[in-house]
Amino acid sequence: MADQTARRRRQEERGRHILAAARDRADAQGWAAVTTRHLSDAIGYSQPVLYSHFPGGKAEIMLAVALDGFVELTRRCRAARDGRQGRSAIEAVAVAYLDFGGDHPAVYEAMFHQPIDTPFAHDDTRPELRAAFDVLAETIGDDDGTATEVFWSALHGMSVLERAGRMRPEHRGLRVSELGVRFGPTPAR
Amino acid sequence: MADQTARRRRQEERGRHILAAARDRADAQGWAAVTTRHLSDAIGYSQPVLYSHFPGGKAEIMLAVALDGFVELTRRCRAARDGRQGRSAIEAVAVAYLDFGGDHPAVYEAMFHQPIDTPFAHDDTRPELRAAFDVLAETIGDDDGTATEVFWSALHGMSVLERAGRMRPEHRGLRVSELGVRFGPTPAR
DNA sequence: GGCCTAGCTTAGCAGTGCTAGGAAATCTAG
DNA sequence: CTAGATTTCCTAGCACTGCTAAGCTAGGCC
Repeated sequence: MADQTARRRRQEERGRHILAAARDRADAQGWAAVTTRHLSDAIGYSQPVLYSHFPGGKAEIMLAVALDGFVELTRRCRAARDGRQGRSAIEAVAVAYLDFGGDHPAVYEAMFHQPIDTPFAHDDTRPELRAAFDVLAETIGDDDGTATEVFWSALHGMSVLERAGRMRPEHRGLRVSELGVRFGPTPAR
Repeated sequence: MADQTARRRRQEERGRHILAAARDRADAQGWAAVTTRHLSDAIGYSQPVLYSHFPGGKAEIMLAVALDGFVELTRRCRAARDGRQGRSAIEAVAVAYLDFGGDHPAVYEAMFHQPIDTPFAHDDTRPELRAAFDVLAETIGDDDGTATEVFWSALHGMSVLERAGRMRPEHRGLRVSELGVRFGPTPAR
């Protein structure tokens, strides 16, 4: 009985180990460098063990990394917004969002390159995604969802294009305040 | 002499053949389905022939497809904007941009997933990219480049997220007019 | 004729994700 | 403590990938 739970715990531990190894390697060298052989080496077991944890193979591992990523992204954005309002909140969230993409490029890639069904602004969306969407919606004070979709688009596009070397790095600050202006409350009304 | 040019022409013809085969297959089944074996089958030659045209292999082929894509995207956006101004122009360009991504998902992916050095708003950028950037800058009446970078970010993010199934498809029109509002000239001033 | 140079193909390498089959370790009884 | 059952794991290998070295074969040139 006690062994049962101990075994289960070790299994879960190993599952997390796999995900951590995949995430770290991917962030450092890209997803192409994350091979089943390397991954199994990293955890000290042979390849088939990976499939007992993630029957879907590499794709399922990437998906799991992606979902964890949404949780972390949400946490960071929420913390950044804490206590702020209006443009200040928008800019803080934007910076937090972009920083996350910079810190974990491969995790970010998995989060959006993977098809994870359902739109963000939907009722039956994975809770991890829904939570992330809600933070953005609250930040720009949108209850319909359309403005949030556009805001998210801008953030996502900027994140990707920054890392693809398509944006001028030294203009990051200008872009962020531009976001604050375009999506913030109109000052005179 | 005549043979020389005739041979050269056939070579170029075959090069275009390769690119067309790669583009079509990729748009239909994704880049993973574009293998050197299939590609060489499609053009009726063996694999090494591909490398005489594109020494860089698959990566160089994707890059060539991407650059062609920028030309086509620019053409479409310019045509859409033709004769329009302000919000109307922005919305028309946005629709053209998003439609391009929908029509050629894999080409679009190659255009942005590939690292093609240099930012858009730079002097020594590949002319294909620079031209595309300029169309967007003109559309929103930006001469600094920052607003254009943000506008492009929004378009790019929206394009990607639409195809990843993260945006509500039926709200496409709303998102486009939202773009017009956020990036258009302020009506009252 | 003999030679040389393109243009092309065959065959193969090292690496990928993934899996069938059997070995080994562990648990469950008698 | 032993014997059987079950879980856990590894070895070996498949089909596929991008890519390349080596050689074959046709054409032009002396």
